[in-house]
Amino acid sequence: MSSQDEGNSSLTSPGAGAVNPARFFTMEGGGLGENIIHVINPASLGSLSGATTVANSALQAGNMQTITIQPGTFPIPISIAQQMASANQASNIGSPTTVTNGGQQQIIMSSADLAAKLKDGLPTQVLQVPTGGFSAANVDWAAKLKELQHAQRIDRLRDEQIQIRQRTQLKIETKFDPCVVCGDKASGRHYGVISCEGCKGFFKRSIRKQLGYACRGGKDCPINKPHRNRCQYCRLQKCLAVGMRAESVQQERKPPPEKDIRPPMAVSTSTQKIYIRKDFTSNSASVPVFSPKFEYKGEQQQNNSASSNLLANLQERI
Amino acid sequence: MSSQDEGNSSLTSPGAGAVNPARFFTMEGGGLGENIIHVINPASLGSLSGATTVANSALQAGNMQTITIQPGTFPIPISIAQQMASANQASNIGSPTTVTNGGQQQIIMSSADLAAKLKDGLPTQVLQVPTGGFSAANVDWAAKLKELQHAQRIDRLRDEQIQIRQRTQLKIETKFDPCVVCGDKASGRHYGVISCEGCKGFFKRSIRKQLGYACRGGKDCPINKPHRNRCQYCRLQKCLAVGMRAESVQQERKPPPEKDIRPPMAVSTSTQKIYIRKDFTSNSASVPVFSPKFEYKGEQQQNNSASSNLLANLQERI
DNA sequence: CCGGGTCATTGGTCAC
DNA sequence: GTGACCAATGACCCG
Ligand SMILES: [Zn+2]
Ligand SMILES: [Zn+2]
Ligand SMILES: [Zn+2]
Ligand SMILES: [Zn+2]
Repeated sequence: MSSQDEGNSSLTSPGAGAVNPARFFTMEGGGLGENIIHVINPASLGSLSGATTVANSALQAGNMQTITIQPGTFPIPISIAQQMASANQASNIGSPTTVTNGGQQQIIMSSADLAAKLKDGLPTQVLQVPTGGFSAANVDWAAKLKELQHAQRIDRLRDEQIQIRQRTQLKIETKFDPCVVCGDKASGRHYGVISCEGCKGFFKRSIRKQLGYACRGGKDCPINKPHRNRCQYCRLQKCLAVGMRAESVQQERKPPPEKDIRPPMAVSTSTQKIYIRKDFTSNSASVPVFSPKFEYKGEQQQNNSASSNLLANLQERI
Repeated sequence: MSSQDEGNSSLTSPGAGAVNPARFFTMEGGGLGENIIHVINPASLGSLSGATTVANSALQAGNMQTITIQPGTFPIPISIAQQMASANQASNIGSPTTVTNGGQQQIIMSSADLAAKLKDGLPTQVLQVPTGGFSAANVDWAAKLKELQHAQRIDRLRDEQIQIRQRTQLKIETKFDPCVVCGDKASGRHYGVISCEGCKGFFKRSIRKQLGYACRGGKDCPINKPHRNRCQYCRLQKCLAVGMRAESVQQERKPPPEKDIRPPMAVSTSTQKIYIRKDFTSNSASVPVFSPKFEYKGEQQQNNSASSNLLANLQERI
C-alpha cells in the first residue's frame, strides 16, 4: 500500500521545473522508520569527539532526529536503534562480528531510496557508538555525516543514471540495437533495416512523396541522432545505403482528403497575393518537383524497386 | 543560472516508480536555509504545552532540526530564526504587527517548493515562541505539526492537481486561450508552455542565438500583448520563469551557409529552387513550380535586403 | 512484429 | 527582429 502510493505519486510528470528532485524522505507517516537503509560502517567509526548539533537527549532508541553538519546544510535523518532493525537487515550489513563488537549501540541512518539497495546486499555502513551513557560530544559528527552525505549523493546520482538508462532502454530497445541509420534507439526492423521511428517515418515519406532532396555539402553529411535532420539528402542516401527497401513502402492507403476544389479559382484578383521566391541557400529543405496531391496517378506508378537509383534519379530531376 | 539548474535537474523524468515524490528538501547544502517557505501563522499560536520529541537544546536560532510528532511519522524540518529571514519575506508573511507581537521568537518552517508560493502572497503560517529561554515543553508541538503536515499535504495535493490538470488539458482542451507568457492567443504548447507564436519564436531565437539581453528597467517590465516587445530581457525571463524548456530547442536544421566548400560548380544550379506560390486568403494550396530558365546572376546576395529585392524583381518580371 | 496513420510539436520562411 | 503561416518530424497507436 505504502509502496504503491509512492509509486503512483512519484511519477507525476514534472511540470515546468518546479519539482524538487530530492527524494530522501517519504511524506506519509512511518515512511522514515520503515525505510531504514543507510548505515555507517562500524569500521569507519572514528574518535568520539567533535561538536554536533544533535541534542544528546534526543539520542534514544526509537527516536528519529535530523543531524545537520552546520546550519544551512542538508539535514540528515537518522533513526536510532539499540539493535539491528531486523535479522534480515542485519545480515546485509556485513559481518555480524563487526556489528556486535564491544558493547556498542548502533545508529542506523535512514533514507527511503536506499532500502532496496540494502536488500540487494549493496555495501552499507554502520556507525556504532558506546551503549549506555552516550555523549554526542564523543562523536565526530561532522566527518561522519559528510561521509554519509557524499555516499547518499553518489547513490542518488547512480540511481538517476540507472533510471535514465532503464528508461531509454526499457522502452523497446530490449531487443534491438541502435538504428543502423542514425544510432538512435531502434524500434524494430523497418523496410528491412533495424531502425528508429524517425528514420522509418522519414524513409516512408521520402519514398511516398518522391521528393528530391539536395545536399549542399559534400554529400557526406554525418547522420546521427542530433544531426540527422540537417540534410535530408544524406539521410535518405544513408537509408538506402544500409539497405532500406523502397519497394516495401506501400501505397498511401488513405488518399489525402481532396483539397476542396475551389470553384472560383478563376482569375487572381487584387486581394490575392503571389509570392515568388528563389532559394539559393537552403540545403536541407525539400524541393518539391510536383505535388502528388494534385497529380494522383492511380496506383501502379510506384516502381520503388529502383532502390538506390531512385535517389540519383530524383536528384537529377532537379 | 540557479533556476536553470533546478529546471534541468528537477524534471529528470521519473523512471519506473523508484523516485520518491517527497520534495520538501533540497539536496545541496544550504538548500533548506535558502528556501524558507512555510511559516506557521502567528494567529494559530496555541498554548505552550504538550510533549515533544524535540530536544530543547537544539532549538537555537540558526539551527535546523527535524521535529517528529511521534516515532514513525514524517519528520518536519524547521529552521529557527530570531527574526524573519529577510525583510522581503517578512513582508510576505502577513501583517508585521502580527509578526512582532510580544517578545517572541519565530520558527520558520522550510520547504523548497513553497518559496514561489510565498512570493505570490499565498497564505502562510507563522509560529512564534517566546524569545530567550524557550521550553519545548511549553509548545503543543503535536498540534502545531499536525497542522503543518496538513497544510503541506494540501499544498502537495494542489501541486499534483495542477500538474494533472495541465496534463489532461494537454489532451482534451483543444483550445489554448491565453499565452502564459504574454496573454496573447496561444497556438499550442511550445517548449512545455502554452504560448503564442510570438513567444514561441522569440524563445527559439533567444536560445539559439545565445543572446545576452539587457533590461533598462528594474528587470520587472510587464510582459503582455502590447508590451512584450519592449524588453527582451524581461520577456525571456518570463519565458523561463513560466517553465519554457531551453533544452527543447533543437539545433538549427539548416546549418549556416558553410562558406566556400562548394566552388561554383555547375551543380550549384541543381540546388536552386524557385517557388511560385499563389496565396489566397483562406486555405489555398501551394503550387510549386520549377523554372530552369532562371539563373542566379548575383554575387553576394545577403539574406534579407537582397532577397526582398530579388523578390521584387521576380514579381515584376512576371 | 511490422506495415500504416495520426497529430502535437518543432523547424523554417518571409512580409512586415 | 517579429510572428503568422506552413512543412517536417517522430512518438504513439492500430490492425
Ligand atoms: Zn534512425
Ligand atoms: Zn548532405
Ligand atoms: Zn505570448
Ligand atoms: Zn525589462
